[in-house]
Formats: sequence, structure tokens, C-alpha cells
Amino acid sequence: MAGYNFKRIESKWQKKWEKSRIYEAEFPSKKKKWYSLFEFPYPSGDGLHVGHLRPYIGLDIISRKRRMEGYNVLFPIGWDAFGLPTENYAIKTGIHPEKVTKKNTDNFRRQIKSVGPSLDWSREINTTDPDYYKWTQWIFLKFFEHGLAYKANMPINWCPKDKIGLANEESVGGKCERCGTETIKKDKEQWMLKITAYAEKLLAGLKDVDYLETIKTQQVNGIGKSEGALIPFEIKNPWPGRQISLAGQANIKNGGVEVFTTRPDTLFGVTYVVLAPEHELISKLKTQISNLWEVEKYIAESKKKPEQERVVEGGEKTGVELKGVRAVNPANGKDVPVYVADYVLANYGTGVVMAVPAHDERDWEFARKFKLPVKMVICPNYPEPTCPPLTAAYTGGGRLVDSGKFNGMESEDAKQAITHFVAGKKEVKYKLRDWVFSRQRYWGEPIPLIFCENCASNPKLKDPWPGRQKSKLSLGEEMNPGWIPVADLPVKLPKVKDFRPGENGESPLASLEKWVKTKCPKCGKPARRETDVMPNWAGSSWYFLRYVDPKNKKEFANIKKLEYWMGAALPSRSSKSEGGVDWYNGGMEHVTLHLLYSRFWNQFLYDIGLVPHREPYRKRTAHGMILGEGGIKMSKSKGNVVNPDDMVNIYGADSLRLYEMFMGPFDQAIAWDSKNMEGVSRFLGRVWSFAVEKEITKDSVGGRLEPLINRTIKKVSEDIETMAFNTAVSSLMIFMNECRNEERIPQKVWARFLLLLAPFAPHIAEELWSMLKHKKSIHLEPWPTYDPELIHEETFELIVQVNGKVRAKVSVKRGISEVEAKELAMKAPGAAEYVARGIVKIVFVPNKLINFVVK
RNA sequence: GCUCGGGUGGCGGAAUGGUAUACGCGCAACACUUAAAAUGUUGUGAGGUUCAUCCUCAUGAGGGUUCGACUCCCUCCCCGAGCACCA
Repeated sequence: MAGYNFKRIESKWQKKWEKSRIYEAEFPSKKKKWYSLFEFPYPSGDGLHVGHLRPYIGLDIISRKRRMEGYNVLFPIGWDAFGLPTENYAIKTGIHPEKVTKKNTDNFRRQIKSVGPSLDWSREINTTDPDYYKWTQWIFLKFFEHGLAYKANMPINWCPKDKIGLANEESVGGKCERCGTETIKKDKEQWMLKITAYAEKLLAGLKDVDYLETIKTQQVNGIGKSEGALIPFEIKNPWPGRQISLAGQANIKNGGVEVFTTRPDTLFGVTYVVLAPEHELISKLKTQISNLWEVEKYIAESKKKPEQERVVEGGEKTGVELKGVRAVNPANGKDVPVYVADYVLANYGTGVVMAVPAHDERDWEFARKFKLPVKMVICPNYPEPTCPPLTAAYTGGGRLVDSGKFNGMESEDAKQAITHFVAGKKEVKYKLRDWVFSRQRYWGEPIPLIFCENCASNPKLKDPWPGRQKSKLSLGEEMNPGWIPVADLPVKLPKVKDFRPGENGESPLASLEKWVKTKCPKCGKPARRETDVMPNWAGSSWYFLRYVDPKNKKEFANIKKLEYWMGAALPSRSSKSEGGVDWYNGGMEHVTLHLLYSRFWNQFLYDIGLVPHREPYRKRTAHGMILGEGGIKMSKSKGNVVNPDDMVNIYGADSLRLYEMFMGPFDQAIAWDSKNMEGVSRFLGRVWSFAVEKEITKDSVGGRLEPLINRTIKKVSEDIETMAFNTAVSSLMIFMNECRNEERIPQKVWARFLLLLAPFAPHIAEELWSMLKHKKSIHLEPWPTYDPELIHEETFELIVQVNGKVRAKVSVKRGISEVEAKELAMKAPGAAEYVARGIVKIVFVPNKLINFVVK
């Protein structure tokens, strides 16, 4: 019989599987469903490297096991193909992104197929396909209708040299990626999605899902909820005769500011107040600021600074006092100086901070630099009479001191009491900002809105188009006067000649006057199209929904199919809303944004009754990155990219799969080492030669190998569930090593080994399975089970310890009693002499060890 | 700075509080071969000791809990990832 010819075997079975379509998901089906998902790739021009494949192989193993366990498995793939690299390539070469995308996806598809994953290719999707992005646009309009999309003035990164707007990822460290010029912020009208409206729900939803703890933490941090209070500070009028006119907040009588704080208990410790440079109060107080020129100079400088520099680590705090302006502490009526400093952020809280240097690190630092007083009001070790002098800010809790009638109160209680005392109010703030949904770019989904001057000035004038509620504006139209949804989706991306963004920071689409000029779908008067496109994140925010019904022309997905695959039901049918993708794996780098965005879309669609499940993913795990040899990131420029094509050529797909799983823990970053491919390759070679050289008997009992195969089944089954693929592979190797001594093996044992091997090395397992004269694919056979009674040998090595140190080993029967074990162990050479010293205590662990504690 | 991981042979890494170093790479010796490759067999933490044996020391450092600690607790050092002036 010939040697292990992986090339022949692999191409043979890949063709057969494709033809027999054994990996395609069924619908309808009476079986239990299973939906496993990996993050669909961005098809870059560089092709796949071995790192991309790790999560695919891992989930393929899980999916294959589920299929063998009798589930109806949905394991789909698609392409997240809109994006900047393709667009930039188009700008450079003039080749249309569509062509580039086609070429790249073809290459990716070929590469992925070459490792034989059990993907359902009949459900392949592509975010750049108009049949797909029609629904991305459609969902966007749903957001619009429900008042969750709005236009706002938001800064974009602008390169003054290239005269183009840059995406955040192109403005590296505040510099233009192409020419290195420092970018500046330029205000532009942009579409926003109101994700902040879902902050609380996104937080609450985490309770029902099974994400890795670190992933949950990142979600929580990304949302950044903090509970605190708004406290009013009045601005003292230095010239009592003169009237100061200030647009006051609700609960400030004479004008002033509200501060947001999470520590109202420290209010008596406030020694100054700080405004963000952008704060509007500064211009309103102009006439009172005696050092106005200095203040304005500071503001101008800090505006020039790119955000990165403003937030340098350990950077010296800067600021300027507003001379002539004082703020009044509502707790004690005392007035404190007011500063402007850029360590206060304009877009968080109210843009004003009450500074408590004694109990806040940033304020401490600032106060030290500007020699401002530090007043301690929280004492950590009360009732000790004296509090230790502060050498740093104390940010913990304790009891209040030097705080008037609140002295002695617990800081937690004081939060409420003091807020109430100064007529402040409780307030919750989030770090999460609304999502800037516009890109002034080409290669993205056009935003399907039209601006109509006529409708803007006469909002209720005309009837809407057929099929919509008559005489009532949607929330989106109310909020964004004149913006009218396109009636016929998709809005196809028009062809352009020049893919460069426009001179004034507009999308290349803005240059297509013919396309831009259109008729209002509502009143029929001349109108203009929105020329911005959606960000990369749009298509990936809902792709997991499309997989259940990828070819549907009428809906983004059929509700029956959604209910089946997500394992949940619409509220009208059942109260079961927990469901979603059963297992979603992806990179750690997407754990904040992509996860947040897609959870937001799904929750919104759930709220408006379009999907049955509240949360998109039941379980989320993350794989570790594969680094180049030497432990550095694989990149073209470093020349350390390992191409899977080469590995498949030299060692075969099964070896590559096995090595990627064997190299180390799945969730940890690990350096590639092609040398180590030898090990798994030899293992498969041994499996092959064993199968062809040794006798496979028809015995109906497992014989000597029965305990080992049972242990192996247990280990492999459990390890797959925890993604401990490396130890699963090693236990397969251990089994094979043990077999080497055998001249014949019962088919009963061998078959179970092949079944365990099948998810890892599907081609060789299938070939060897067919050599056992099986007609059906091994991948449709039931997963083997083990008998807990059979996993142990009859005898074991009893470890004999003296004072916790191993002194002897004795081979004894399983289930030996303590008394018997003691007898044998005491006589064991190596232990006897110690035991003679006199036993103080004996510790006996059944079927494992006996420990003599001696003098 | 904060949060979460991690630190074990020459290397990748294993170990429900119970034989540390599984499995693999590499290396060495041997077998097969005219020879090499491939393959197979055996050995392989360090130091000492003996013909076999045995002893001591080793899981980033230092303490602690325990009959027994890579594992649990405290202090500190280093590496990686994420967040980063969010009041």
C-alpha cells in the first residue's frame, strides 16, 4: 500500500464533500440547531496568512463535532468587503474596487477551501453586493424612522496638504497616513446613530450572555457608565452693581455652571473649578476676565493640539486662571478660583469640573503645579482623631471631616445627603458617544437619504409615498427637516472615474452632479442626494442575521428562519427572547466596537419587533493572534508572512490544521514556527502507516486499549468544548504512541480513534474511514461516547510520600483501602527507612497517593 | 496610571492543592542504507553520586497557609493585550 499521499486524499475528499453538500445547513429541520460563527474576513489584496485560519479551524472543529452529535449546523462564511485598503488601492491604480474585491475574494475563497473547513458555501454573502447592502440601507432607514439617526456637526480629521478628510485609522497619531502632515479637526455635518440611547440596554444585556470575562469587561468599559450628581455652582459677580447676563441652567438663579461629579461627598473639599477650553461660559464672561488675552491664547493653543497630544501619558497639566471670575461652592458659600484647563473634556459630563485635589489624582496634580490649596474632607481611618497628612490624593471612601454638619458621615451616605443639601440632582453619564455614521468616501454603502429644500420649508405639505403612514412624519423627518428616505432600495453605488475624496472633504460621490441631482420622493420637487457613505462597521453589524436567509429578496431575513436559527421567538408567539448565534469567535481587537455596534443593531431590531432574540450572540470567545517567527506581528513589510498555500503544499491541509491547533493555547498569542509542522506531519504519517500496515481485527471487545480509548474520548470531547485544542491533539498523539506496540488493533477501538480525529484532520480520517468499507461519510457518524467505568486501568501506581516528598511508587490494584495501602507502602524500599522514624500522621488519597508525616 | 492575561527545560508548551517538566520540536546514540534523506528504537531539566542506584536543587523574586503549593494568600519584578485626564 502506498504512503500517505495527502495531496491525492485531500483534493479527492474536498471534491466529494462539495458535490454531496454534506455541510449545508437544512431548513426546515426537526433537528436541534447549532449556529457557529467566526468574524467574516476583509478580503485584502495580500491574501490570507496562517493567522487568519486559526479561528476558522477552531470553529470548524466545534461545528464538525456538533454535526456528529446530531445537530443541524449552520456554519457560514462571507466577505466584509467594503473598506479603505481596497479604496486606496483603487485610487492608486484606477482599478475599480469592485474588480479588486472580486479578485481578492476569489483568492481568499480558494485559500480557505484548501484547508477543508465544513463551511456552508451556499450561504456566502458579500457586504458589497447590492442585494446585501440594500438591507443595510433598509435597516439604516429604520433607525432614521425611529429617530435614532440624526445630522450633527462633528469634526473630521482633515489633512491640509492633501485636502482630504481622513478616517480615524488613517490619521495615525494625528498625522496624515500618506504625507505625514499633521491633521486638523474640521467640522462637518455628519449622520449620527444614537447608540447612547441603548447604553443601559447594552449594559443590561451582558447579564444574559456567555462572553469571556475580559470581553464583558471591555464592553462595560466601552460603555463607561458612572453614577453621580449635577451640582450647581454660581458665578460670583465681582461688580455687584453690574448685571451679568448668563444663560443659566435650570436650577441656577443668577447664572453659573453645573458640574458633574461622582463624588458629591467631597464637595466641601472643592478648592477651585475648571472649565474645558471649549466651554461656552468663557466667551460669556469675557467682560469680566481681566487676563482675557492670556486665556484666549491658551484656548487657541489647546485647540490646535491634536487630541493625542492633549492626552499624553503623564503629561504636565496646563491651564490658566480666569482672573476676576470666582465660583461659589454651594455647600459652604465660599468662593473659589475658576480655571480653564484642557485636562477637562468638553464632551463629557458638563465640561466643568469641581476640583477636589485631596481626593482626585488629576486635581491633585494640577493643584500642586498651580500651588492651589488641598483640603482633606474624607478620612480613611476615622474615628482615629488625626488623619495622616496626604502625600497623594486619597480616592477611597471613609468618613467625612471638615464638612460642616456632615462630619462623621460615611462617604457613601454623604453622596446623597450633600446632593440633596445643595439642591443638586442625581445623574448618570456614559463614556459611550453617539456613532459617527458618515464617511466622506467612495467604497461604502450610500446613505439612502435625499435632501429636499421644499420639504424642509414646508414639512407637512405633501402626502408621503404610498405604503407609508399618511400625513404623519416619521421621527427622523421631524428631527432632520428636509431629509427624506429613498423609496426604492438599494441606492446603488454609482460608478465614478476618480475615487479621491473631494477637495472640500466631500465624498467622491459629490462630484457626480447627475447622480446627486434627483427628485424628492415625497413632493417630487428637485432635491439632492446624500453623498456620504456608511462606515465599515455597517455591513458587519447585522451579517449574522443574513446568513439564516441569504437569498431573500423581500426581507433581510425571514422571521421563521430567524426564530429557528436564533432559538428564540417573537414576543407575540412566546416569551423566549434569549437566543442568538450559539458560538461567536473573533479577534480581541473587535471586542469593543464591532461587538457593541452589532449588539446595538440587534437590540434595536428586537425592540421594533423584527428579530426574535434580544442579544445577537449567546457565547463569544476570542482567539490569540499568530505572530511571525521571532514573536513579531506578521506583516508584508517585515517579510515574515507565512502563506498557508505553502504549508498546504509541503505538509498538507490536515497537517496545517493540526499544527495550528497544537501550537499552543487557542486564546493566546503565539509565534509561528514552521519547524514544528514536522511533529504533526509525522503523527499523521504514523496514523496512515499504522492503518495500512497493522491488522485491524473484527474483535467485538476493545481489549488492552479499551481504557485508553475511553480516556481519549473523554479528553478530546471535553477539550473541544473549552477550546483546549492543543491538549486534545496531544491526547490523540498519546493514543497513537501507545498503538505503536500493537501488531493488531480491534476495529472497535480504531474506528473510535478515527471519529475523534475527524474534526481535526477531516481528510485523512475520511480516507481511513472509507478503507474500513464504510459508505457514509465519517463526518455524519455519531460522535463517540465513553464509559466512565472503563477509563481506568485495573492497577495504578500508588505514590508513597514522606513529608510530602515522593519516596517510592508501588503498583497496586485500584480501589485499594487505606489499611492495605499503608501495609504495602511502609514496606516499599525508599520509604521504609523514613517510616521507621515514627509516623505522626497519614494522609491517604484513594487511587492516588499515601503520605506519611514523620518526625 | 488603570483593567485583564501571562512568566515552567535549549524551544512551543502540559499539569481538579497530590508523581512538575505530558505532547511536540530540537539534540545525541543506535538500527535500516554503499551513503544520505526519510523512517524506526532509545535517551535527553540542572548539579552531584553509583556498574544499576540514590541524593540535592529547580515552575520570575521574597514571604505565608498546608501533611503536601506551578496551583491558594500577601509584597515586589518583568512581558503581552486593551483602555487611557470620562471628574
